[in-house]
Amino acid sequence: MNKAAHKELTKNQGLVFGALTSAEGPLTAYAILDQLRDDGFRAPLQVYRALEKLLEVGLVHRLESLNAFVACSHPGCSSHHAVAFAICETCGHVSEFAPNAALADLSSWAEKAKFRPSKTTIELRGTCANCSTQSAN
Amino acid sequence: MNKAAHKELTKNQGLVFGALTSAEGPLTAYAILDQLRDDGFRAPLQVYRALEKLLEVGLVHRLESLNAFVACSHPGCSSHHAVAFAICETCGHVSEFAPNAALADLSSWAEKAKFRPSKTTIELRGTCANCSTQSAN
DNA sequence: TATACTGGTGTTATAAAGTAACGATTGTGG
DNA sequence: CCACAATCGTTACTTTATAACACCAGTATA
Repeated sequence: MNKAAHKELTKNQGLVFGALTSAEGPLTAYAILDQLRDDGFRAPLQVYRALEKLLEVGLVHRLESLNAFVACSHPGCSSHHAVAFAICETCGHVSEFAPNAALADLSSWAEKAKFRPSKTTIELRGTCANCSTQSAN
Repeated sequence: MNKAAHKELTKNQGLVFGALTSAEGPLTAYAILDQLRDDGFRAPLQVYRALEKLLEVGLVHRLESLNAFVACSHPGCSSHHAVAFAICETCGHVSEFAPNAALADLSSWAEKAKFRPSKTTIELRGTCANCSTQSAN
């Protein structure tokens, strides 16, 4: 009965999610594939299919400007489908944050334009605090 | 002397820009290539190299979530490097707009985080006004 | 003139990212 | 048992992007 709605991951989905959570930064689908060869992964589709599900339930985000994927950084991530990312082009570090005012502004634009958004992508490319001080050194 | 800093496009750059401006919506690099075969284009690099320059001077934008390119919709486009796009997933139409409050919010986040952004990507995927009324019909 | 430097070009080959199509397997509900 | 849906494994393929190499035109400098 009581089917655990969006919780149970299949073996492949669990492996992919594990690879992403234990990674320092974002991973491409092919990087994930390489990491999971020992677990029986052979073809990109195995990764893409797992990712598709993980994206759907919100456990994973796709970084469009990188063609890569990261695990959602929210603890009990259950509803966050609108987030933003700051991607350091020097060290590769990615920060996830919720830009509420920005989202509100975009919503208000959308309302005026009668545009119904289904997905919002916000990505900042640049240099993180750490790398900035390094180079200012 | 007085070299026209960012104005003169080479033949290839002009052809690519022309293809994009006369297109209804965004084009992929390979779609551009196909359109320009009659003009002597043979290889993707010819397109990508032109695009690289056009992106650099701001005449063209890249839609990350589409892996495609659009001509900038500003008239005298000389300084606009931060814009947003609303992409209709039904008809493919793309609206470019300047979400100033959103950008301000993102800037303020960046300042707090000491993140120095070099490029900002904001893309809304969804359904445009036109397509919404069609389906509501 | 010669030399060198810069930026654009043309071409071949290759890498990286993503999908189509087929069939086998597993679990759930009638 | 059967039907259905979701997942899985595999092969082959498409789409997107880049590396490497050579050539040419313009321009500056000696």
